[in-house]
Formats: sequence, structure tokens, C-alpha cells
Amino acid sequence: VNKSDRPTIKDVAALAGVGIASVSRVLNDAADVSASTRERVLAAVEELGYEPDLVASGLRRGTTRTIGFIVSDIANPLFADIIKGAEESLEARDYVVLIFNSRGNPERDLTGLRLFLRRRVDGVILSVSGEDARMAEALRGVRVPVVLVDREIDGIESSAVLSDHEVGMTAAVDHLIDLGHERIALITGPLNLRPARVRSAAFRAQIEARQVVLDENLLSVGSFSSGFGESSVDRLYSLAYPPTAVIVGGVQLLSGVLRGLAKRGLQIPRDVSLVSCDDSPLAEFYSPPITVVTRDMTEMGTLAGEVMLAILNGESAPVTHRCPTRLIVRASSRALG
Amino acid sequence: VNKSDRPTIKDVAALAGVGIASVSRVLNDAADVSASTRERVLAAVEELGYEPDLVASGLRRGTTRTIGFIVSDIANPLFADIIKGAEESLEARDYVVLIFNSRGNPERDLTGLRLFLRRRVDGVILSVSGEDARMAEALRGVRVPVVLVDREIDGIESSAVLSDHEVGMTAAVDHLIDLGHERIALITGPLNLRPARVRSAAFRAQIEARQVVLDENLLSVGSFSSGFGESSVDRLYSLAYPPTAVIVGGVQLLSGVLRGLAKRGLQIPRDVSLVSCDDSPLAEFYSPPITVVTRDMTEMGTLAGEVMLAILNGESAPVTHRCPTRLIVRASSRALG
DNA sequence: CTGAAAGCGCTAACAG
DNA sequence: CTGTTAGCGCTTTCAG
Repeated sequence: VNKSDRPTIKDVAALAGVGIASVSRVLNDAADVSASTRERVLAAVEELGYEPDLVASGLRRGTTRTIGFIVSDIANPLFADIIKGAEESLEARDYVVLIFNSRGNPERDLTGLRLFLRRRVDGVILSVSGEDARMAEALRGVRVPVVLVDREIDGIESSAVLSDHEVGMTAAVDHLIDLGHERIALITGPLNLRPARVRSAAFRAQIEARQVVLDENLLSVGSFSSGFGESSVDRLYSLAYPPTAVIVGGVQLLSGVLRGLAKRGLQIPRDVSLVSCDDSPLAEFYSPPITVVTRDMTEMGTLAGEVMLAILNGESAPVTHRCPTRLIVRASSRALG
Repeated sequence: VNKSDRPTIKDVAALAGVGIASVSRVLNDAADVSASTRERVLAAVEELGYEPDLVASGLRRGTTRTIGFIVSDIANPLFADIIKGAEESLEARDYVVLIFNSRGNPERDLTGLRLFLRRRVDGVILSVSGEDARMAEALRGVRVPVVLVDREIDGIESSAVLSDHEVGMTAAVDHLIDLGHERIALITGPLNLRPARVRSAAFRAQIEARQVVLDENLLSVGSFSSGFGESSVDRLYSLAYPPTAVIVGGVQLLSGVLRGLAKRGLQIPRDVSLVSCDDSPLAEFYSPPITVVTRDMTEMGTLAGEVMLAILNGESAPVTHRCPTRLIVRASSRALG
């Protein structure tokens, strides 16, 4: 036994009466070891309660079998699903996923990235809080595989798993216009985050494609927070010509929007039709149930994990996967009039 | 420069024209180094973009400045808040939090614990999926600090941060009885998880304390899933004497209960009064808004982090913190009749 | 004040 | 088939 109270490979070797290399062999390769050696080693491992030190082995091997995942908001259930998916594919190959929550703060993105690199993670998956130049700069020096999830960073050509927000948003706009709406508002997060950026671009594009006049006053782009949802409603319904329909671009935004609408006594769908991006228990069980654009986050995570594994296995060419979004029509949207 | 493309302390030392020990000194102690040496080292670090290898330093120092956190369900926003709190206190002291999601599977709890120990985390915080004997056994051999969050494990005397579910549940029962309800149902998760165990014990105790007849048929104890909520409602409303009020013991259970109630055309609070444990956007914005027993999860996380830091700093005596729960009366509960 | 040297625990040649 | 040995990159005595 050694000075510390935690057994090392030496202790196991001594107890088993073999060399430390044999212990290592039994625990790893399992190749070319006699049955008797194996047995004695295993017995010693058992008796000592030995757990190999992955820090030491990582130092020696140069790999930690750890993937770092930076998410912009762990409180958002969508991310929980992505993470779950990524864990599933990665853990199947004996990688463990380390999660860092940057909480909407691009500064923390950088901190998290540095943290991971110093800990020698084998790869990073990013759903960061900011897609800015500093992140691009930081990423340029990264020598491990990088996979972006629903994020795009200028000048960085890494693999990515992206949602087809265009399709979903286009469907949402079409749905409302088909119902006779022309004054459609969009409330969404900051343009430096892909979901908001792509959604608002698709929104503008489809409004114009359908020959509807685009009123810039009906665009409310700012943050994904519930508070921004509420203040946006306040502003929109102070307009001379308020919207007859609202598209909400985010789960937590929805809470705020509902609160704002309720506060003003506006009823859904009588006074306003609502479509929200990303499903949630609130959207599903609200009365009336909210029409949403939904997507399979778990699948995106799984895909991200698989892409990571592929890179780790040497398939080097960066790939981009696009994941579908689709409209689920519920009771919050109805014909104008 | 060395064979790999990542600079090491040696490269820095060579470039600065000093010994590697000096580099280490500059980067750590910062004690007893001449200004000129410091400058040259710092310049070399900058030029090379050197990032110290925490795996190597961890091996040498015997500490990784990493705390492992096992949560039973990362998709539950409550846990996101706990994690956020823990991160805040721990990161302030330069520890990083590694999260493992056991997804309601006690088997995965064990896997996660082993993973953490092999990676030489400096401590573990547990909100595990099962409080069983196997976990107790596994924990007995752990030589790093352990902090339990809203969990209790027989035979393990580690520090813990616990919610006062008794107080909240007692208030909920009192509230409903005061409103004239006598047939009160409880739907909650498995008894091998503290929140469900304590809540149902408190429920029974207070029902009896108030001299109300306890009907075992009104107790629905099984899982925290939304599906169990729905099937429980089905069963409860097939009884000859269905409840007039229901206490729901969990956030995802609530979705299922609401669905079940809606399916049968039962209106809240006209046909049934509802109280739910733990607040959520769904509870807040449902119509009618749901009366809930709430608690500050972020604070629990912060506390857990602080307790961990205290142990890490050598304050050895295990402590148990109790965190308050309180009733928020909304529109889902009203006088019977 | 600073460099040389000895490991932390493990794996991967390299000889037996 | 198995033991010995040389590091992985870093921190920390121990002598200068």
C-alpha cells in the first residue's frame, strides 16, 4: 500500500505478485495474458477496490475520452434534449460529456473553451451564446475537433448540425397569411445567434414573397428572455396599427408574450393569432394550445455526437447536417375576421 | 518546439531562455521570481499561445479542481437551477463543474460515480436517481467529499442540502382542507426518491392530523413522468368516490395530470382543485394559474457548492442545510361546493 | 532567485 | 507471455 489511501497500479501489482505492466495489460488490451495472471490481477483489483486513474492514463495516452459541450442556456429544456442525444452516441463509445453552461454570456463561452482545452478534452461541441469574431479567433487555434450545433461562426469551417429554421418559419408565415393575416409581428432573440438570425431572415423573405407589406415596426428583435417578450407585446400593442398575429421565436419568450397579452386583456385567438417556435409543455397545455414550429432536439444531439465520433475516427472532411422543422397547427391561430 | 503541435512548458522555457521550473513559478506561485524572468516568460507564453496542461498538473498535484455533479434528470428545469447555483459558488473558487445525467436510472448513477472517481474529481455532488443500498455501498468507498442535494442515503453520513418538503406539503394539505376538501388525492414519484418520500409522509401525517379520513385509493405513488400523471388521473376518476382536490408532486407529472383532466372534461377549479409541487411556466401561465408549493433551487445549488468548498477547505464535520418551501396560492384551488 | 532532478500513475516499447 | 524502463507535462524539493 502507498502513502495516499487510494490504491495505485503498483499496489495491485504487488498484491498480485506480478509486474505493473501485466496489470495494465489485463485492464486494457487483455491481449496475451495468461489465464492465471489475469485471475490474480482481477482478484487483487477486486480486493483493493482499485480504480484506474484516468488522469494519469490520459497524460500518457494523450487522450482523455472527454468531450466538452458548451451550451448557451442549460435551463432551456431544448438544450437538455440536445445534450441527452449527444451523451447517447458518445457514451456508447466510452466518451464522457462535460457540460459548460455559458448562460447567454459570450464572455463565458471563451472561459469555457479555455477550460476545456486546458483539461485536454478530445473534442468540443458548441451551442455557444455568441457567434462573434472573438469566438472565431479563439476557435482558429483549437487543434481538436469542433462541432457546432445550431450555430454558425464566420470564418470557421468546422462540422455543424443545423436546424432548418427557414422551412419552419416559412411554413409559419404561410399559415398565418393563408388565414388572412397581413399584420404579422415577429418577436425573437438577438441576431448574433443563428436561430434568431435565420428565423428573421426567413420571416422577411416570406412576407415579401407573399406580397405582404413588411412593417419594420412589427419586428421585435432583442433577446430570448421572457422579459423581452413581455415588453415587446407592450410596444406592439401601443402601435397605431397593432398586429393581428404574432410569431414568437423562443420558448422563454413565449411566457413573457402570454403574460403581456393577458395583461392587456387580449384573447388568443380571438384578438391575436399566435405561433411559437419550439414546443414546450406550456405551448402544448396552454388554453388554447399554441401552434408551434417544432424540431427534434434529441436527434440533433445524437447527430452531433456521431459527427464528433466520425472526426475522432479520422474522417476529416467537415460535414453539415440539416435537421427538419415542422409546423404543428393547434388552436392559437385562426382565420382573421 | 516539440513533436506535437501544442506547446509545452519546455517550449516556453526554451524560448524564454530559462528553466522550466521558472515558468512554472511565474504561472503559479508568482513568488520569488525576478521581474526580468517574469517578463520573458510571460512574453514567451504569449507568443506561443501556451495553455498549461491541467491533466499533467492534476496528476502531479493530485487535484483536478473539478467537481462532479450527478443529476437524475437534466431535462427538468429545477436541476438546471441547482446546477447554476452550484457553478456560481464553485467557479468563483476556480473549480469547474462536470455534469453527469443519470436520467432516472440508478444504474447510471453508479456508472457516473465511477466515471468521476476515475477522473479524479475533487468532490461529488449528488442528486441521484436512486437512494438505494448499492449507492450507499459505492459511496462508502469514496474518499472525496460528497454533498447530497435533496437526497438521503441510508448509512451515509455526508453533508446534505435538503428541501423542507414537510412544510410545503403540510401547507398544501391545510390549504385544501381549509377550503373544505376532504377527498384529496396525491400523485407523486417513487418512494426511493426523497422528494416523493417526504411529501407523501407529510401528506399522510397532515391528513390525519386534521382528522380527515385517509383513503389509500387516493394515493398514487409511482413515477415522476408525465405519463404516470395521466394514468393516475384515469384511475382516480374511475373510483366510486373520486377526489375533489389533487396534489401533484412534480413538474412533469403536472403536464400529464392536466392532460388527463382535460380529456375527461374536468374543469379546474370547478370540478377539481389542484395544487402542484414546484413552480414552472406551465403552472404559472395555465388558465387558471396553478397553486404551487415552490422553493428556490438556485439557492440550494449555491449552498451545495459552498458546503463542498467548506469540506474541501478542511472543515470536516458533515452539515445538513434545510431550505424553505412555501405555498403560492393561485386560481386552481378554491372552496368546495 | 533559479536550474536540475525526481517523481505523480499509467502505457508502450523492448527485451527477455 | 511478462518484467523493466522510459517518459507524458507539470510541480516541487534541493542545491546552488
